[in-house]
Amino acid sequence: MKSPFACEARRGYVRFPPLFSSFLLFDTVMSAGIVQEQVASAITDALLQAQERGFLQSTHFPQPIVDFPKREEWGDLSSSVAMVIAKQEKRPPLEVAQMIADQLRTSCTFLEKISVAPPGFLNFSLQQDCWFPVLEEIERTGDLYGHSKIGQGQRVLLEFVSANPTGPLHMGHGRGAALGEALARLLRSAGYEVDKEYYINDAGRQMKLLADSVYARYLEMHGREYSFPEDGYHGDYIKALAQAMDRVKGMDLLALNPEDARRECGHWASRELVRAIQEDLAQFGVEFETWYSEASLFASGSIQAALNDLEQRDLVFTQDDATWFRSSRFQDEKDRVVCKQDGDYTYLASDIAYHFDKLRRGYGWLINIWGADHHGYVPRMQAVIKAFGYGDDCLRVVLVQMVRLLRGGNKVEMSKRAGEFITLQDVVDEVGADAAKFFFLMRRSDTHLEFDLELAKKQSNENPVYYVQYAHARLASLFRTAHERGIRVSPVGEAPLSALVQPEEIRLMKQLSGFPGLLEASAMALEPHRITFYLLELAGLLHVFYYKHRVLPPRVDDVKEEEADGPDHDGDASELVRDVLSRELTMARLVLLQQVQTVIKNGLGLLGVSAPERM
RNA sequence: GCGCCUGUAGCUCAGUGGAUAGAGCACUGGCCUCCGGAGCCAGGUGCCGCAGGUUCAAAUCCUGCCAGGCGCGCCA
Repeated sequence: MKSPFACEARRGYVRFPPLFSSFLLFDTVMSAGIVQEQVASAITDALLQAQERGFLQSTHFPQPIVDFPKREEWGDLSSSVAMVIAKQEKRPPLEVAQMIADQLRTSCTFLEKISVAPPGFLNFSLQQDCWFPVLEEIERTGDLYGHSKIGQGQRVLLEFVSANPTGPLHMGHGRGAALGEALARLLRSAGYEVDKEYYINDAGRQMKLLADSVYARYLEMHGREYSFPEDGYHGDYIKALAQAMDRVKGMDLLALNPEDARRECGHWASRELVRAIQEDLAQFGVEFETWYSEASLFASGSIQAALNDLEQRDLVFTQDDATWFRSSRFQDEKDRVVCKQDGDYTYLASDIAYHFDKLRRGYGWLINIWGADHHGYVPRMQAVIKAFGYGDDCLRVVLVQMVRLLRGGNKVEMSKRAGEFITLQDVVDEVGADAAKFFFLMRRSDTHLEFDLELAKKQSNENPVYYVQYAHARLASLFRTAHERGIRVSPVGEAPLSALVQPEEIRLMKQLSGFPGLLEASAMALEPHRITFYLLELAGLLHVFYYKHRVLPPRVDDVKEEEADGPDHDGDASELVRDVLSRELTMARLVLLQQVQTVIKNGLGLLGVSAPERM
């Protein structure tokens, strides 16, 4: 197989000529697949040559952006570079584009057609074999196709879910969990070293309420007088906890004084609930490296230590019998209390100590995933980071909006007060972890999400999860059949790829080539939902291809039947199978589809969704 | 009152400086002798909430307004 840049592809990322690399490397986050990079590199060469010949005045050029054009008839790839540099050249964009096109025509051989379109686009048609290195790249890198090193091994602490251990996880937590898991995988794929952490809010008022609630139920069980706390937790799980406690402790608690008994109940309940949360998350396919206890911050004196640190720099002061953090020095709208008049710390005090600890553990980048109702808290937290001497880009807070649960288009009413709500576990039981995750990741995190249980369960093409998973299973089935018939899938390098000329085949290769760029962009934007959209597109392209073209030759029996039927029976159905299915074509298509399957699998893997061999 | 988020096709949502703004669903009608029909094809919709501004270029950036959601605690 011959290809204009097969050898670069084998080395991995295309290198720029050393001569030019010095100015190409700043302000660039090199993205995109090898084909886009190749074209970008050719444009850069052309710009420099044009400059040498006096056609361009500029001494510095931006990294040319090479994209897929919105319409296929405009070409395979396009660039807006002429419009970008038109200003510094003080010439009309069309003229600059024309000049670059002329230069490229003389210097670049693999661009089949270069055209210029208003207001200044450069459009390129590539020789079909330009896409073949993509297939080699996928085969060579396998599970790692699309991964990059832009993170340069930087350590990231990704904190998410972090629900109070006062009850089971609900849908909102599920969305956060799916997002966090996907982000961790995505950032790892981009070369970051990510740790996932769950911050257990096992201190403070909520825990006290939990303890009181369980204790009240315990007393109730034993027919004692009890007072259920105002704002206490009413769910049935509280009674279940009291009963479980009773099974272990029996009447023991009745002998204790109420204060100790309450404390005992609180410890017991929070431990049990944390364990239940861990189980729910494990079943959902979300695991954490660390479970960090808020209470441990109190026990170790970390809170006082962190506040002392700030106080030494006059960032903490006392007023009206309370202790304050000078967050207004760091663009927060006012100062905030960290220690109340009654001597208790506020939750901000714990968060100060917690985030101080995160930074001291050597993480260069902190990401917190929070419910959107906490957005007012963000400036305060940024102030904390800045107070410890770090830049505000050091902490990124991703806000997750609410989930509206539907069943067949009708809203599912939930009342937390009455203890009637659908938990994450309920949803996972009903629709499965894969569907739940995929649905959570189908929308940008800062928009409301409608989650229809009926749709998520449906085994039809209306259900996006199945649409993508089916594509993978369908290919798996194809390879099984090929194997049964003794048809081997050859390595890419040995396949007759030049047989791939159909538009549906080229489209697949183009889509595959865009995967690395997609991953980098999604990672930098912290937006895994882009991957779901990409996968839906890729699956769609596959299904179209698969409907229109055959891969394996008909069985011998079928051929005989066809011959028996005579040549004139094929009317309109013939266009579906009219390719002359040579041995080469079968081989080439198998190789192509193998890479499609790899990318679907990789993409689903980043979402934490399985890629089934059978469905 | 102040702040943040959202406003794009009937519905749910992509698109966040580039060309004629897209997809799925819903609706209608087609397509299985054949590698998985859990699939495919064909039909048409938009003052991109409104009004200004910046730009060669705005759904995208800035300002103001309107609507919805959420915050604004010595609660978490």
